[in-house]
Amino acid sequence: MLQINPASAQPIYQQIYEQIRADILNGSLVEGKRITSTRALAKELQIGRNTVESAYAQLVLEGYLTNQPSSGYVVNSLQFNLNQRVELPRRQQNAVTAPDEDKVTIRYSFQYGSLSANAFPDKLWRKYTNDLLGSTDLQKIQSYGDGKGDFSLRVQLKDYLYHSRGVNCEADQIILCSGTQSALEILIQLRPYENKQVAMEEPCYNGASIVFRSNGYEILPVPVHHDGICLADLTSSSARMVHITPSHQFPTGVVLPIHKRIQLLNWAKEHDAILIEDDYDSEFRYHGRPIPSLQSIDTDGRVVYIGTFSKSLSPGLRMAYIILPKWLLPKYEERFSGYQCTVPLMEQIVMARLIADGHWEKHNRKICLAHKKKHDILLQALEAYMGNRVNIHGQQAGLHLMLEFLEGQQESVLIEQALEQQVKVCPVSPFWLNAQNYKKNCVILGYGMISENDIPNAVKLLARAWFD
Amino acid sequence: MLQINPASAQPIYQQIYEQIRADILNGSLVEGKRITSTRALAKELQIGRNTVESAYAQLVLEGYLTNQPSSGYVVNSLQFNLNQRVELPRRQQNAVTAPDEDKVTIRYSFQYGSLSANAFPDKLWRKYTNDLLGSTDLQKIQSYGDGKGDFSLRVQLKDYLYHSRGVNCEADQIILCSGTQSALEILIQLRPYENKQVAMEEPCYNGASIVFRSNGYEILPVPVHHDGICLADLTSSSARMVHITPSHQFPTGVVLPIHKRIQLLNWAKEHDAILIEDDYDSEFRYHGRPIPSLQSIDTDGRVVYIGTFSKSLSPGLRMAYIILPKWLLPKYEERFSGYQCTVPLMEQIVMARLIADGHWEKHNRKICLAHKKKHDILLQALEAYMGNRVNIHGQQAGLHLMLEFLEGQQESVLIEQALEQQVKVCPVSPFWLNAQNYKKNCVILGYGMISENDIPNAVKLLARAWFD
DNA sequence: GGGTATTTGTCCGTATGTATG
DNA sequence: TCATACATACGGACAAATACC
Repeated sequence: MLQINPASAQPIYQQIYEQIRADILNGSLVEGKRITSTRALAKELQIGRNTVESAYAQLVLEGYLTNQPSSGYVVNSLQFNLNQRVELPRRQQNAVTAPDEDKVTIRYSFQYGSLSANAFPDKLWRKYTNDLLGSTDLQKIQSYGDGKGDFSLRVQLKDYLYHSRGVNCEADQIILCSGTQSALEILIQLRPYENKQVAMEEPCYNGASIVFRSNGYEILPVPVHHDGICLADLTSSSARMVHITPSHQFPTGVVLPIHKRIQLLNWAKEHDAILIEDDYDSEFRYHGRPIPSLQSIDTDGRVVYIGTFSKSLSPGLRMAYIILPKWLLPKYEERFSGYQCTVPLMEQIVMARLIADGHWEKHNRKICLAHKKKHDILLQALEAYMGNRVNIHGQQAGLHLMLEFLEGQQESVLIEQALEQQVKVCPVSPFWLNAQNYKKNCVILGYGMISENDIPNAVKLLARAWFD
Repeated sequence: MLQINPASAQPIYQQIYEQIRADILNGSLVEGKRITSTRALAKELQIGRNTVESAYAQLVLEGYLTNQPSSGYVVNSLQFNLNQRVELPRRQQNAVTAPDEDKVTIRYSFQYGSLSANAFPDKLWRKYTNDLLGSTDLQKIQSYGDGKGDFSLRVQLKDYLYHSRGVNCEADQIILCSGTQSALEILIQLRPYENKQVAMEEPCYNGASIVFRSNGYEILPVPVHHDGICLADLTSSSARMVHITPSHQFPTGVVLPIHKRIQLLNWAKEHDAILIEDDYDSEFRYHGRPIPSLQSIDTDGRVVYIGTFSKSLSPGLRMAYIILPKWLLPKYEERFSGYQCTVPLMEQIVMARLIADGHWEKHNRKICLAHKKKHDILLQALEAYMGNRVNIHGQQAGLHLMLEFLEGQQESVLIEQALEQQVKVCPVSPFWLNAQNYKKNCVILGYGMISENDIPNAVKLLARAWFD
């Protein structure tokens, strides 16, 4: 930041000269960067334009700057070459690159959580954004909105969730937030119970467990069996809060059967407990009708429902929601009244209109179909190339499969071997709360990012990597 | 008796699924009962066996049936008679309307915090959004990015803040977040000190005080004099954390002079205290030279700097940043590693490019000029119509003025009288930590939303409302 | 794509204070 | 004391490049 002192004995233009020169020498002003125009700087510093000009002139004279009439002063290369014609870049090309990551080249990526670019409805999003920006509704985004999120979006969500997931709630109970982690943060901040304990599935999504752990919670791992979370272990624990993924357990893919859901709700009712239902990938079911959510069969307000737009739109969107039972609303008001919603209003309104116009459901169907195709192809390829060497978990839903290696191969080795064939697969270790519970003989194949056509080749490479 | 309709739009297996499910739920099929075999039912209904099988599979998946190879499907125990309907009802058409607000019609609004629609660079934003959505960079937003925010944006911000506010930091110290409230939440979560006390200016921005109060902090009010926060009162308090708005105190508009800044930093150094510098409207200065930020003259890492894009872009954008001193970074990692950034990646990238191409500074200059015009007109009108009846505070910067009524008129009456003339002005009461410190003889006129041309008429109406 | 408004460096003249002779 | 030269600072007019519509 340039600072001048008009009272100083040193002339103003020299003060400017020295500061800019120093910034160039220490690298704050990099080569090619356009510096503030004489007029703008003069106004900012409340001095005459020519004062700035003489400072700049001196810098040009000494080779620190290059001047181009009507288009500004630009920082020169320091090891300047006199006979080289100084071409001006139309726009300053700032080298904006992330810190070096010694990346291995990857041909096929089974990264979980990422999506392929064509999964995003870019045309639609563009259209709706453009419409909003061009219309008089632009005014809507120019003020602070409702703390829980745009009302129209919450109404749309309520309707959508009611008929797609059976979720029963008022718009009032829905709070928009920037991702499922934020959703959990909100819930934790409400401090529903004195004791800081939470039961979680073992294994479970680490993005969720991190939030509880970072908030000083003791996490009680409850094993996941072939039919979901072990109720006996759960009920014998002292937890009064459980985080579960009933529709499609992460990462095993198990679906919680209806009788266990009911038992779970009964237990919650008797113990005044809270069931946190994380319905993170409810949009993706490839067989049969969706199973009604826990929330939809809860009659006692024991369920906190969490959903997200990340999985079928974009992980970068940062839009999710939490639905609180009514008895928690006063606690919410107490803790968060006066807080502004963290989701950009523009995106909320765009989203509300997409849903209202039916595009959301249409998009979901389309994207679900596309992923089902990938799912089927992947499954077929896996069966063909490694059918008798692995168990495949988590079929019929979601965006990933989990492979269990019958011969006990170790995860770290498997990942390494895959990388040697330039294929990325994901470890399961991060999802285990207690490392000892895991035999380390599984990997995850996320198929959100990879293209349909690449799958057979990728699986072939994997088979070569692991079984040759 | 099962009945199917092959002509129906609904798949046959779903029809079967639903009827059996309904029979189980309403008790027609009791626990333990063996149901018709797939072969038998297929023959009965004149359909393929696989169709029946997929219906049964779905029922097994959801726990209604148990399948035992070579011995048939058996109805499961539900432990519970669901006499409630679990059926998913059809979508209901909800009218999308906000909850009733008995709104008075308003002709001119001096609402603080809102902006007029033309303050938003819609064309530019649209162009950059479209470019991003159309390009191959779309892939970038399809995965979870850096937890602190997009790296390129943080680099751009670092450079911008260095030369516009003198802020000295690495990109590493910058964390993007969804507004200044989120910024404070992050800081609070780091628990820099054991004692939960914070000193705040009296009066101060309530959006900030709410966050501290909601987190159980004791707030120590420190009076604001004509030259800013009272240092004697501050240093005699037990606080080790202070929230301040040095550039343009909210809401009084006082600028903290340089010697007090240095004293403040010295005090912080001696007491290991943290100064939270909220530079919320640094872009708006209409007179005089910009004063360097506290952060820029801090040599001991005592300053936490908070900035936002809300004031000169859009309040609905939800983009702000907090700059932590280096010694707090380990605490940040400890608390937030594994957390995802809450700001949508798309907007982060758009913003980064806007800054890189110089549009951000240009926009700021333009918007600053536009607001200066409004500021001057408003000031002139106020002088003309009520010059001798009010003191005008907070000139020369920001997006609002504060009027102090010399004859002691009461805020609530003033607001009411203004509303009768269909003009909205804002109270100052919410910004006082302790109501007794406030004589209730002030109102705030925010001029972010009102148009230049409307100002004289609006002021005329106000004069009529208050002094006729 | 072509016309218009804005931004920008450039050049000009001027004012003021100070040192020189 | 006066005239001159010089350094410094300021603002208006102009043309070209750029942005905007």
